[in-house]
Amino acid sequence: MRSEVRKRATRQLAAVYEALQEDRSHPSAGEIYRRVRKKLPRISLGTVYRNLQRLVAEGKIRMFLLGERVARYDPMIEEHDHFICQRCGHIEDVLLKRQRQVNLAPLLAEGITVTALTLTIQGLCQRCGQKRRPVRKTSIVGEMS
Amino acid sequence: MRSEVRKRATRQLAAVYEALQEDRSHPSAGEIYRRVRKKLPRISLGTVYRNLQRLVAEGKIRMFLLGERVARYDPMIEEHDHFICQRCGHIEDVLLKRQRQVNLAPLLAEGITVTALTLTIQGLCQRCGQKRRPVRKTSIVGEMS
DNA sequence: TTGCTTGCAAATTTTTTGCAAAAAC
DNA sequence: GTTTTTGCAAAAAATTTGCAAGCAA
Repeated sequence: MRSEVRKRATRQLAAVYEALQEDRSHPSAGEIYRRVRKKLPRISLGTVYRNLQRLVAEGKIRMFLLGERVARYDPMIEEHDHFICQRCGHIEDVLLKRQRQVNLAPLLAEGITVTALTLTIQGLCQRCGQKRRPVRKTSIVGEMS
Repeated sequence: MRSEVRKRATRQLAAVYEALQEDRSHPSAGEIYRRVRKKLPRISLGTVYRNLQRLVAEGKIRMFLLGERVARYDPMIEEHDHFICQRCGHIEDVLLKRQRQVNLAPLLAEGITVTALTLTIQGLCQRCGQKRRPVRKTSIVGEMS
């Protein structure tokens, strides 16, 4: 059982990490690949995937899945949630953390260890909402889900 | 301007829907396929996918993605959230509805229409919490808090 | 009859993996 | 020098799609 695997710092790993630091648009692996290739034209997509996995495992970046089948990545900035427009697919960071109050007592009582909470908000962004019907601004607050 | 498309009731659609009503284990499309095939041996996987999409679009079932890249489905029972164990992948329904209060005012002020909120809780189930080495190669969670 | 839906298979899309060569340490 | 990481290509895994034939209305 090898417990000490020495990780090595490579320029590919650094490039993937840096690309994400500069990009708050929740890129997918393919988008990161395209971006990194500008600096390292010979990097392969497989390497991008391997480095993304490693960074996630090391807790340096965040991976999440929404309604699509592609994984998206975030730099490890402050904790935040995601809004996704179900019409145009636009994803936006949402900062509701301080307003969020979740009582985890029932889970903890079951012996569950909680490491992360992710709130995903689905709906229509302003632009898409106007193409349909008038936006109801009342009555949704605080009651859903 | 295309007139209304008349949806037809088929036994394949019904079988997919019914399979999900009897199954609270968050099955994937492949699992539903295997299950439905016991009743309709000639149903194809493509048909299962098409009917699942239709049911989601009609709001009759729910689709969600967690740490894997396979989509999972739920019957449209009462609103609930999901806990996923990052070690063994076990998914469990969580009912925290009444205890939760989310202030959506900031979003509504932006003109966003909210249609659904989904809370995903990641961590370790009781059994896995007592062990050590992670089993899953990739998890959505890094080292948060 | 009309035209939505199915079965089948092939095609897509996204991610993973095997392996020899290159790079880190 | 030894061990990890890379690039490349092929393989997997999951989902989607084209089309002729099959059914529901």
